[in-house]
Amino acid sequence: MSKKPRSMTIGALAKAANIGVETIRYYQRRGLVAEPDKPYGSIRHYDDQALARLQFIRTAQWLGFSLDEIGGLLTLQDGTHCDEARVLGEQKLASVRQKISSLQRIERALDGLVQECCAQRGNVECPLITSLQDGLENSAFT
Amino acid sequence: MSKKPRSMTIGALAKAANIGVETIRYYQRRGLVAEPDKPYGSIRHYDDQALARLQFIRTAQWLGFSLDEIGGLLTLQDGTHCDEARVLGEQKLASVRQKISSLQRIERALDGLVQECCAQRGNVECPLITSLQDGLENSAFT
DNA sequence: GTTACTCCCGTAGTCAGCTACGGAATCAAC
DNA sequence: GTTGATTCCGTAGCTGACTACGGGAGTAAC
Repeated sequence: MSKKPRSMTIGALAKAANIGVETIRYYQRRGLVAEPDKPYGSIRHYDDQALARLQFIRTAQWLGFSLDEIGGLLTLQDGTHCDEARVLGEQKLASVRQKISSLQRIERALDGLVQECCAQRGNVECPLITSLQDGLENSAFT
Repeated sequence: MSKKPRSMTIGALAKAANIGVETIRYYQRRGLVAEPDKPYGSIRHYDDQALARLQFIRTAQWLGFSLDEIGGLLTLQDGTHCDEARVLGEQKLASVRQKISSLQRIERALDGLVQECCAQRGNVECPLITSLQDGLENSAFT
């Protein structure tokens, strides 16, 4: 089930992904999404996989990955380059785990802030910054 | 204990935070870090709090927050604006929790990739994209 | 078969976030 | 008290990620 490979024009794809057409073309130029063959004097058509890719890109961007890094993640999942994939994958995994734990610190700090905010004002030393100033020394991530 | 408010020049601060001097000045212009008073015909000096702020900014940036958003987080922690702070804080909290869960999906996917990578090649449908294509519809976050 | 939209493709402009430059003032070492 | 590095401040340039423009070709609706 769930096999309904509908075919879209780039405009429909853009609407579905809530992205501008120009942005999709830009991603194609960057090699992040494939440009399907043009049916000989006609127009290109895209499927749900392309849509999924776009959504992945947007989310990954929102999570702080650059387009280059996202490209790395995508070639990872493309199956080829097996040997490098494992190494790169492990690096990314470490980076992702760091991000998670940093975000969890922020989460706790924000939660504390929201709870106590108005309760005890004048408390100048806030947990937000404190939660991230040490133990991170954000090392070189790829 | 841990009260050693050492005083640094902007150069020392930059080195301590592993940031360029120009970048710090840029953050000052943006209002993200304060510009301490200049001791009358002399040079500005910075303390550990400034350093903490810079580290917070860098980490938050790495986590995908824009400088504007970071400014929002920082005014949150500054204690004033209590009423708006709670609302803004709750919004940020929701956004942070979304990020955490998205990253956890990526983490699981990457972990799977690294485990199985070479084991079963030819498996075209990879978990990475699949893990993020649905259930996110990344709504309007501030 | 004409009108109105959409696609294609290349090039140019925009915005955020730095990064570099230049010239005067300040400081640190000798 | 001179030399060499830093600070200060304004302004200009750069990179990543879009976003807009323009003109010709394809397509859909009437």
